[in-house]
Formats: sequence, C-alpha cells, structure tokens
Amino acid sequence: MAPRRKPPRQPRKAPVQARSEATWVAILEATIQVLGAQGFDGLTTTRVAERAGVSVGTLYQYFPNKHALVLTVLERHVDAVATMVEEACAAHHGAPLATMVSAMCGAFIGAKLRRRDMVQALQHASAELGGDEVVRRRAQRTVEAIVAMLGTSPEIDKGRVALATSVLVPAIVGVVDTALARRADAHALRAIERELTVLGTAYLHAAAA
Amino acid sequence: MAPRRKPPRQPRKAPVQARSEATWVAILEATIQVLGAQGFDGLTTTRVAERAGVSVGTLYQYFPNKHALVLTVLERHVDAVATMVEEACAAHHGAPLATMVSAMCGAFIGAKLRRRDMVQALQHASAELGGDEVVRRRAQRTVEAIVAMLGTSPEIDKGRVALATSVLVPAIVGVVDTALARRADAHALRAIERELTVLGTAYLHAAAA
DNA sequence: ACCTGAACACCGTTCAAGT
DNA sequence: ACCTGAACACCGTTCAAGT
Repeated sequence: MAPRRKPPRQPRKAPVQARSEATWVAILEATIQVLGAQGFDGLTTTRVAERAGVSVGTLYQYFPNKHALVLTVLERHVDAVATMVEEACAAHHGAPLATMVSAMCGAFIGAKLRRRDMVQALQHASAELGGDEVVRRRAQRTVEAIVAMLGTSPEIDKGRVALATSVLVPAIVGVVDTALARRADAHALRAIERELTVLGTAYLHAAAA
Repeated sequence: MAPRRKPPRQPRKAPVQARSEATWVAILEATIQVLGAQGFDGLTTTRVAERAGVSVGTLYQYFPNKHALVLTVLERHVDAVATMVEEACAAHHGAPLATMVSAMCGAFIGAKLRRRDMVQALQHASAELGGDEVVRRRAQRTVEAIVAMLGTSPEIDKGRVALATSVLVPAIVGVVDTALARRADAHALRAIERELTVLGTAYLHAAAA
C-alpha cells in the first residue's frame, strides 16, 4: 500500500515479444479474476502471479506496482464504456433532443450492465489513488462527443451546451453508479433510464431559456 | 488490509470512563490529522496511535480495525452534511419550488465546502469497504426530509415526488462531488449551484407532466 | 530477453504482562 | 479498568542468479 523505502521506478515498458505479450495479457486477466473472486482487499500480487502462472518477479517486470495492475484494468473498462457512449452520440446527430438524451443514457447503462461483474469489482478501486484521474481523462473525449451531438439540435441554446453537458454528465453518472452500487435490477434500471431522459431533456430545454 | 487468520472480534464497546472518552476522541482526531497530512495510503495504525499519544494496543481497544477508524470519521462527516441539508429543507416548507431546490443545493455545497479538507482526505476512503454503505444509510433520512419539503409544493405531482427525489439526490451529489474532486473554486461552485437549481427545478416540473 | 523465488522492510493485529 | 509493546503473520517489492 504505502510506498516503500526506495523511490518508485519507471513504469515497465510494454512487452516486445510474442511470449511476453501473452504474459502481459495473462497477468491482466488474472487480476480481473482475482478481483472478481476475492474482492479488492483480497487482491494480492502473489495471488495474481500464481493465477497467471508466473512468479511475482515477472509480474513486476510488466507492472510497476499493484496500483498499476488495477488501474490498467480500470482504464480498459472505462474506455469500453466511453467508446459505446460515443458511438451512440455519433449515431444520433440531428435526432430530436429527447431521443439524443435517451440514446446516450441507454448506451451508458447498457455498457455498464454488460460488464456488471467488472463494475462491481472495480467499485472500490475507482476511488483509489489515480482512479478518478483515469475516469476524468477518458471522460473528456466523451463529453466532446456529447457536445457535438447536442450541437446539432435546434432545441438548445448553443452558447450553453458546453456548460450544460459538463453538469449533465456527472449527474447521469452519479445516478447510474448509485443505482448499480445498490444492486438495482434490470427493471429498476430501465425506470431510471426513463427518469434520466426526462431529467436531461427538461434541463437542456430549460438551459435554453 | 486483508483479514488475518483469526475471525474479526466484536467491535469494541464505547468507553465508559472520562479518561477513556478522552482517549477515544484523541484517536479519532489523530486519524483526521494523519489522513489530512499523509493521505489514505499513509494512514498507519502505528502512526495514528503515536499521534494520539497512546500505544497501538490501546487503539485496538477502541476500534476493531483500521477500517473502523476511517469509517467513524466518515460517519461523523456525512452526518454533519446531512444534518445541514435537512435543516435547510425544514426551513423551506411552502417556498416556491426553485427556492427549495436552490436552498438544498446551497446547503449541500456549503456543508461540503466548510469541511473541504476532510472531503479531500475522505475522498479515497469513501469507496472502501462499507464506505458507501455509511453514506447510503444516512442519506435515507435526508431523502425523506427532501420529500417532505417538496410535498408542500403545489408545483409538483405528489405521486412522483419520491421517485424524482431518489433520482435527483444522486444527480446533485454526483455533480458536486465531481466538481470537488476537480478542485473547483468557490466561484465555479456557485455557477454549479445555479445550474443544479435550473436542473432540479426543470426536472421536478417535468416530472409533474 | 525473460523468468525465478528467497530476502527485506514494512504493516495490521494480538495478547501476556503491567499499572 | 486501562494501557504497553514485543511478537506474529502477512504483503508489496527487489535483485542476484538462472534459462
């Protein structure tokens, strides 16, 4: 947990050979499995290495520390979710405002649901050092995709799209994440998706006034 | 971090004598100080005990483990914030809807700002085991206070107040927490408070339709 | 070029012994 | 009734030695 005596080393380079590429993947997959099975507190470098079929020393050739292990898993998951939302945005340029909002909420909820086990496993990790930084960095591009989509709607005041989006996104994320943390089922999530569509549409209309 | 061999013991009883009450407070205050100075990863039972002027053994007479230490601090902070929001709600029964929403957002942001250092220190801890459970439990009562306030408004459909509130609260929390995590200054937070008032009012009006 | 695993420096937690 | 601190079982991380 806390850094030890010596200053942290450079992050390991990405693997260059086929064998090591496979090792890298194996370690990441082992991380996901251990995370899912034992939870964040049960995540041990020894355990991950064991599950990946390598020694701890090898693990440390690919990842500078335990944090990096989890952060990489988080990074890939966040990227998957963000990409799906961005695709939904791209597909709804010029649509009615309510459809836009519904599409982006639906894509977000759908993406999270598809990987629900990982969402669960990463819940505790997200707030760890650097976790929200990872989310923040990737979210930026998604916000731009949403702004671009909303910009095609005649129902919104163009001058307020950026601000409104930067408020609406954390609002939606907050509602969905809270619901998932409470283990809401698919039915409840559909109701939430409808509410969020109402909320988003009403806010964006109001922001124009 | 991970539980050790033996099963966890009963949580220690609250102190019964004046001296031990003082010790209890000293340990909690030491936790806050270490958390603020060294961050969550630097939080060590030895360090906390040292700062509180007691031995580790004593610390474990008052708190069953390190988690409980942080959780207790979190619990008290969450309670302080919740109480302020509930007071704002009680004070605005019968007010215009926009005033209600503005009051509750203002109270929430104000409470968080007043203890900004603690918000910062607890950021990482909140997602740890049991962290969101603490928040959830206390939030329930606050939601009821908000529902009671909104129920006095003729501008909202009574049948939808409960659902709308349960969506609106995590939306507001999500937006404010994200802003605080990004170290938004007081000026930015005021802008966010205005946006949230627009968002909340528009949503509650729309929920009536 | 990649892997191993014993060794090191911690940390959380306990418990026999003290006052 | 409360406190101490050495002792124990772990865990993250490194590095000399292997293939």
